[in-house]
Formats: sequence, C-alpha cells, structure tokens
Amino acid sequence: MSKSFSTVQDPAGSQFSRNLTYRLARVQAKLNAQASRLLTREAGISLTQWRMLLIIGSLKNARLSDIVRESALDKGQVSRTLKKMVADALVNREAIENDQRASGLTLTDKGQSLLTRILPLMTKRREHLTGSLAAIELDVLFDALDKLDISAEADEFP
Amino acid sequence: MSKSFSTVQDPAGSQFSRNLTYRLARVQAKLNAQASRLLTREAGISLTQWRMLLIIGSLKNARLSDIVRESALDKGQVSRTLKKMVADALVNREAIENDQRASGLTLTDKGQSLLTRILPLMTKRREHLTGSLAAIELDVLFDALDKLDISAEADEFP
DNA sequence: CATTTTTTGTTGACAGGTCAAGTAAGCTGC
DNA sequence: GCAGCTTACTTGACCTGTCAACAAAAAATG
Repeated sequence: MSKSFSTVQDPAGSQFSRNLTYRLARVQAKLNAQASRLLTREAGISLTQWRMLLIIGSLKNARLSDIVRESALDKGQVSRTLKKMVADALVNREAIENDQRASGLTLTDKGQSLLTRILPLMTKRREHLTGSLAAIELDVLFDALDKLDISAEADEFP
Repeated sequence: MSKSFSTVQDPAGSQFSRNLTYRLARVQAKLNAQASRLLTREAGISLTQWRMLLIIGSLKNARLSDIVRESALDKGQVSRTLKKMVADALVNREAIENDQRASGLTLTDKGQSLLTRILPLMTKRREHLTGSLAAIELDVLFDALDKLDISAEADEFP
C-alpha cells in the first residue's frame, strides 16, 4: 500500500511522503544546508551572519532592534552573532546620540566588500531556485505559504 | 519604499517578504512550533517523540535503523530520544533473535494509548492545515516542493 | 575458520535556535 | 526630580540537530 507518491530524496516507501509539514521541514532543512554550505565555502560566514550583513548593508545606521524586526531572529541570537561580526571586523559599532542603550551599526569596508562579492552568487542561487518554477507556481506557492502561516497560529481544531 | 507585499505575520516593511527561502523557513518554524505546543500540552512529548511513536506503532518490531530510515532523523538523535521514551515507559525494547546489536521496539500499553489518544487531534490539525488550501493548490505546492528539493542539491549556479 | 569489512547502535562535541532573567538607560507623570 | 514603567540589549540555561569517533556484532572473503 501507498508507495512513492513523491519520491524525490525521500526514503523509499516512507509513509511521510505526502505529509505536508514533513515535506516542508525536509525541503527547508535542505535549502538551509545548501545556503550554509555555499556561504561557508565562499565567505566563511553563517546564514545568520549573511542575513544580518544584508540588513545592516541596506539600512542606515541600523540598531540591533532593527535587525531583530527585519529578520525575525531572536534578539539574543542577534546580539551574540553581532559580537562575533564586530570581532571579525565585518561590522562597526558606534555610539548613537541621545541613547546610550543602543549603538549604530554599519558595515566596515571588509563587510561591505564581502557583501558586494557574495551578493551576485546568492542572487544566482535565488534565480536557480525560483527558475525551476513557473511564475504561476510561484504565485500559488507564496499564496499557500501565506495561508499556512495563518493556519499555523491556531491552537485548537474543533 | 517597498511596503507590504505579503503582510501575513511578517514584520511590516520587511525586505524579505517575497524571499522564498526566508518565507519557507518562517512558515516551517511556525508550523513546527504549533505542533510542539500541541504535543507538549496534550501529551507532554516532543515532535520527534511523536514521529517516532507513529513509526514504532505502525511497524512490527521496529529497530532503530527502521526509524532512521522512515523518519530521516539523525541516528544519534533517535538513539537518545529512544532512551528517553523507554525510560518514560512509552516504548519496549527486547532482544532480537540472531542479532545482538539491535533490539526490537514496540509500544507499551501506555505508548499505544497515548498514540490512540493523540492521533485524532493531529489528524484534525492536518486537515485544518490542508483544508485552507484548494486541492489544486496542494498539488502545486507538493510539486513545487519536489522541484525545490532537487534544486537544493546544486552547489554551483553557472 | 581467521581476518577484514560492514552494519548497528551509542556517545561526545559543537553550532543553532529559543526562552527567560538580568542590567542599564530612557521616559512618564506627578 | 524622582518612583515606576518601558525599551534595548546582554547573558545564561537549555534543547535540537548534525557530525564524527567509537565499540560490538554480524557478514563477507579468502
């Protein structure tokens, strides 16, 4: 009974092949691993660092809370990762006027050139991923994700 | 500039709204959190434990390697989780004929009744999730996931 | 059969993510 | 102007997922 609905990279005969959350989790993990592999190899940074690099690069004098808002990462995680990025001279921290709690974050030259060097590659990857899907499929996909996002908030299923 | 493409549970104005891997990651994390919440509240078990319970319940005398194959979880993780489940009297371990390396795994009465009690709830949840999507959307979604799964294997993007 | 190879499972180590307590600075309202 | 609340960030604790080293048993090989 029930063999191979969808067999891509799925253990043969797994009963989970058509389980949505399971498929999502596996694909997501794989995409994540791909990005990490790439970033480690090409830039020696983590996916989190890359995301933060992007955000800091695109915002003027970002503060930690901006990164948290934009990335939806945990603020503790951002704090720690930031410390590392400052230590690695990718990011600059400087005092902000009138607020001693926060500091303004900017990319160093090193951070900026890393961003400039890696961005084309990540863009290529993105095109590679979305390129395998038709425009309509992409629309449906995003729409479905939005709906699942909402459904994921429920705590009861009467 | 660039406000609200898709605004569902996305920080207002986030530049990532239409970034596929980002959306996937966030939705996946949310679905995961939902399942964990549910299982913790209703059964005091983790998502991993639930998946293993399902597999052990559906296989006759499963061995650890079976669980690894079916679930695609790490064998170390399975080994540790199993230890806990045995300690919690959810799973029974007994010797197997002709192979002293592995042991046969079966649900205890407690494990079986837990499974029986929680399964309807998890089925409801699944219906709740897939129910928000039209059949065609689901098909496209699975198809898109398959394609992304394949694309996630690439390491270069010429 | 004895030796090598493979399979099976356990364990240790470590990065990543999540939660929550703690600290310091700024703000509010009397 | 100071008592109390809020905001911004840091830190600690813990849990998961992943990788690699390991030991024991079984299978393969010659």
